[in-house]
Amino acid sequence: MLDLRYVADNLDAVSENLKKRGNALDLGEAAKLSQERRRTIGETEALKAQKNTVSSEIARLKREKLDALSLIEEMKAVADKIKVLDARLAEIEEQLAEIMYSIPNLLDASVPFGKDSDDNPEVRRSPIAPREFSFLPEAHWDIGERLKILSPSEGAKITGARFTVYRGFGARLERALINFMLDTHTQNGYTEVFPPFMVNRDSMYGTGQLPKFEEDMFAISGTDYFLVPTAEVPVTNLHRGDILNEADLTIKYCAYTACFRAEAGSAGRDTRGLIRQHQFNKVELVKFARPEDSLAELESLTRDAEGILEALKLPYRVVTLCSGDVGFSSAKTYDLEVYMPSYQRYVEISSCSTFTDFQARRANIRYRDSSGKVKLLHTLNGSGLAVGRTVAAILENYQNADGTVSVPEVLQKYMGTDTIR
RNA sequence: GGAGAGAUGGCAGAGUUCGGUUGAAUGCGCUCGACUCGAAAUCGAGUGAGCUGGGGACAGCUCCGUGGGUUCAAAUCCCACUUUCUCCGCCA
Repeated sequence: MLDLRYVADNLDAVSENLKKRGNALDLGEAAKLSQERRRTIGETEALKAQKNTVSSEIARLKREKLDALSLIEEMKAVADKIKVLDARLAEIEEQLAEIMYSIPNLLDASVPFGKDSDDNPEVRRSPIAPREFSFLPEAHWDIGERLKILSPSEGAKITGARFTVYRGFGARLERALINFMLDTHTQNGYTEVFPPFMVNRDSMYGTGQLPKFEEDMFAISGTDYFLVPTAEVPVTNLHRGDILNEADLTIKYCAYTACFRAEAGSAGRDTRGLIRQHQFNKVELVKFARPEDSLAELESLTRDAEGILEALKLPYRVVTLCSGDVGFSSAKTYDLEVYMPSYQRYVEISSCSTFTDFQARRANIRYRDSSGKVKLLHTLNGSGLAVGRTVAAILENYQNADGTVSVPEVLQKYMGTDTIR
């Protein structure tokens, strides 16, 4: 959520910035409501001040056993007026909230202009280039079925489409990656967190999944809980409502969770393999930073995520999301894309963003600076990494002519083998 | 799932019986100052957040788990919910 005051005072600059995302928004209504809100607050507060003064006068009269009846009668009318104005104010604030919740974050000045993912400029590439195969490489879904380590049909049988059962070394590889990633990140100063896989509505609002993206979420019927679409939600909300100490910033967390996404609107896309599942595993990095550190922290967070791909010796590249491709809550995003031979292109495996104070304002996450002032902080997060896609990338990039798959060196101790056959 | 007891400021903890001078006693913590060569102890002063108005000093409003209600007036009364603890039941 943006700062209402800032929006109302800088209508042109804000709509100019939002226009780069490709969706024109009319902020006039918000500005109008904001004015009406302030005016109504002024009116009610004057009445409330009067009521408070007279009420203590009534208290005094009562104590002195004097007659207060006429004042009480008078205040009845004032109380009624206040009730009406308060109801009107609640109405205004509800409308205002609806508008404010629907406005995306302002883009950082460094975000390049562009229409969609085709316009995302490349920042850098891994030292390792995509491999030249001396044989016809298989897609990971074919490798998975042939080696009997991935079973989409069993997933479909016990649950449905876009669910996969991992078996044997497939299951072991998934687990090895989770452990390897967490081990690496904790060594880099991230505190490991293992949160619930379900969160309440307030948490979903806090990080911006609600109210706009409810149809992408799985809700638990009979409760007001949602399955987490990413660990970002529970981990960021760890500090919802908190005032943190500046000395404790930057706070760095890493967390493994399963992630659940309805993938509404993705029918027909990536139907084979592990790329787009309703349930997948992910290790997430989350930071709480001072505003002045946020861009630098985004760089280091991106590097930390890249470290996993580097250690796994996978070919990848980093792109900056252009203005038309940046997510709703983000001010700036780097995507890490791993080369996927089956797609013959780079495929997103991590998304690293700074949300500036957008989530912090919604979730009310603040810190006290050295002068004692309370300020909103900045939240950041990035995948480090999406585990299922990493399995897919390893299977495809490490496949051998004889049909086996080599195990990346750093994973061998976790796997207990150097080859999946 | 059943019964009972709680939820108050950074923490501990009064106040809730009998609604009014309580944004909230007291203690601890923290900040600044005094004392000291320095520190501890001691003494003094200060120490929540948000919103509205104002250039500012400041003034007003709101907040005692959350949301409603009663009342001129609610931390205090009523209702619902959430959550913590204790006991019972059930259970990996």
